Amino acid sequence: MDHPPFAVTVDLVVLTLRDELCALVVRRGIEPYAGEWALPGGFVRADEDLPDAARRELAEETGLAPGSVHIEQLAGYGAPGRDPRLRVVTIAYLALAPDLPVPSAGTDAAEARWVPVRALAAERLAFDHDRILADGVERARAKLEYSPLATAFCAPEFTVAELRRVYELVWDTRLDPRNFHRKVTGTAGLLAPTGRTTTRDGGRPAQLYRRGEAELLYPPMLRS
Amino acid sequence: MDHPPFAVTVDLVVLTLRDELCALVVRRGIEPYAGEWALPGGFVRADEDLPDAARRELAEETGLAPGSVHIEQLAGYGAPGRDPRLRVVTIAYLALAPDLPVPSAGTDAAEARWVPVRALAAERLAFDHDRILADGVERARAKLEYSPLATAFCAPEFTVAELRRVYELVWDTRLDPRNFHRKVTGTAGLLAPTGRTTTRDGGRPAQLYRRGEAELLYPPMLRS
DNA sequence: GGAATAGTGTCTGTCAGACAGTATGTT
DNA sequence: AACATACTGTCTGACAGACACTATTCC
Repeated sequence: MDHPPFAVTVDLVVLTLRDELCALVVRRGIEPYAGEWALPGGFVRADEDLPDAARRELAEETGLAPGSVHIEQLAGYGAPGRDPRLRVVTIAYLALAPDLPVPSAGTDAAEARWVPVRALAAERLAFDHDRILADGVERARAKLEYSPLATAFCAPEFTVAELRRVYELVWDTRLDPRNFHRKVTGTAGLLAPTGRTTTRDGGRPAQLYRRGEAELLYPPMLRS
Repeated sequence: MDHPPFAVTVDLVVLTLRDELCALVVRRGIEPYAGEWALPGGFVRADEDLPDAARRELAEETGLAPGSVHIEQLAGYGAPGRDPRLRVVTIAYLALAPDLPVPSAGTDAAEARWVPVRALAAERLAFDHDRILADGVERARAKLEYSPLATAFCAPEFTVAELRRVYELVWDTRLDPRNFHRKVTGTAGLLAPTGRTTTRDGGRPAQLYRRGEAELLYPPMLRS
């Protein structure tokens, strides 16, 4: 049996926190689906590994330095007919970033904007990107529970309140500030104290932390 | 920019419990890596969706009816040079099955065997299949905590002790039978009683259960 | 009866949820 | 001073880990 030819792309679910959880979408400049909204992404080059392609596309579409952004593979999608031109398999990546500037349009994207994921059901994206976006949001929500992923939405140095705001916005819930404080400061390896404080949230100065070395949260955060 | 041609394969991490946690490997019958051990898998056909290709390959390599096997996507792998012939992206799938008969060799596999994952470090698999296998085992171990995945290793009807044995073998740990019993019977939606009993494990007859409708375990099982 | 496994009850320590109270900034 | 936010302490209920005890089968 021979092997049919495929094209391979990477697509990006880029999430950030503005006043709520938002995802980056771009208006397509070329066919197919020209003029419609889609996830950023593009073809993998002949000599390029998949994570490299994802980071390259991210840089092209957002102008973001790769170092400051958490990026991880989400899943592969390859239904026949998902691209009308030819057989395309896409590897979707999930990227999480602190509040970003208004996105700059990339080369093959005429326009870009942040769409609140709350309005996700009302969005119609090109290809099967609705599904990919939904999978990415669900992944992010789930991983907040058992990993330090929430710190990826924060600046390098952050307060406990800022971290709590991440959980509240991503989960669309309210958490008790005092119990949250006790929990995260008591979880070994989650937070690394800097010794500095800030009053940028108002009120009494808060400790500034960096993310610790823990990769897994035991016990996990509870969505309540 | 144009899109370079790729081949797309699916590869399978098939896990089962024999006396310990085992993975299916096949001896390759064709180049490259002819004669070496690899994960079962093959090219995705021109008109085939990825999950269909995975189920087809699983049936071809194990002769298993697709209904009785849990299968889920693991990840995509596409480093340049991972196949010396041409640029290949593979979508790996994780399949979990109850104790299977000795595998029957498929069409393009000269031989097949179960390898205990405990001996994983000593195994040299073709391509990047060591890495894929390790990722699959880690996924299975992690998902036992917060999903009813352990039931996928059991026959359709099983006892609490059989379910406990799954956890003990996959996690390579010992669990207290009494606390385990209290925990799983108290988790809503995990077990559906059949009303029947069995003495196949010896001793007092045990209730037989089917898996319940729960997709997520709250609270999760703890690896202790 | 003895051995083996199934299942229940009880105690104890830990931790999450609730919330009172104190500390330290800004205005 | 009033206010806002940071942080600590305390109570309570739920649950995990430990393990004694009872139940029901096979030999």
